[in-house]
Amino acid sequence: MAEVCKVHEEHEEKIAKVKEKLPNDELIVEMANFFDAFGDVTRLKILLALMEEELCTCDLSNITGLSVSAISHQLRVLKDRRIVNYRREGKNVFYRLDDEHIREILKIALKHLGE
Amino acid sequence: MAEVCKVHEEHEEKIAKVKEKLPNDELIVEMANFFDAFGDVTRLKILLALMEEELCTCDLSNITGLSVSAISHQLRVLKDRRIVNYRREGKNVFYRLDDEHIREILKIALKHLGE
DNA sequence: AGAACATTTGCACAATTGCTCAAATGAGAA
DNA sequence: TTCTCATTTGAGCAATTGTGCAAATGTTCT
Repeated sequence: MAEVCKVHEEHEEKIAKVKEKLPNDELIVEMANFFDAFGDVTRLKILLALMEEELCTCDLSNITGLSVSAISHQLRVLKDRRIVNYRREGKNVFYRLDDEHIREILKIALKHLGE
Repeated sequence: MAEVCKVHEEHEEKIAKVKEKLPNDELIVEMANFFDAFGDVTRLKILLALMEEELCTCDLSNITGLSVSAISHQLRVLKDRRIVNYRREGKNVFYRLDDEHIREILKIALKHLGE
């Protein structure tokens, strides 16, 4: 790691205050995993597509132009992180966004980047 | 890549509709980079700390327990992606969240993960 | 039972990422 | 100018990640 810079003494109070308000490490890790799920082009494409409607693995492969396998791998990540939900219907598995927060976050980002 | 599954014919209309509504690739890449910035523990810690107040590189090194260099590398990522802003004051460089969307997104995620 | 098709999973590998270290740059004080 | 301290930058390296391939699993139909 590294040595502490000299301003540390001056900023000591401020630093202590911020440290205290910071969420605990476990929550931060969980939160990073949450965002990380949106931070890959393939997964994001999947999520944007699911904003429109429920879709199966094969549909998503079609839409993204990636192999079914690649999509399935990424769907697993999204499933594990509770960002998408799914239901089986016969041979197909249909995926959808897990809850309204997901849609909300996607919308804010779209607005932020000035769609 | 891969072959198309047989449902394609049945779902053709649906797929075309979703494809049409999807943002263009450039925007999707930009958006993925945006989210990716939040998707790393170090960068997320930086952002959560900056929710409280403006802080310099050295403060952030202190708060996160990481080397000044590591923090600086990550600040560059956040700067490049327009997620933080900065101003120089003497020897120090103070960073702050770039705009209200950033704070809003962090708040929704905190709420979503049930803080 | 078997065949057909959608999906998932494990493995392997290329590409990317985050960190440390050391050197460079910026800025104020002497 | 030189000294000192905060910050940035580039190189190198270990660790992680995303994908395709091939095999396995799940489900329906005959």
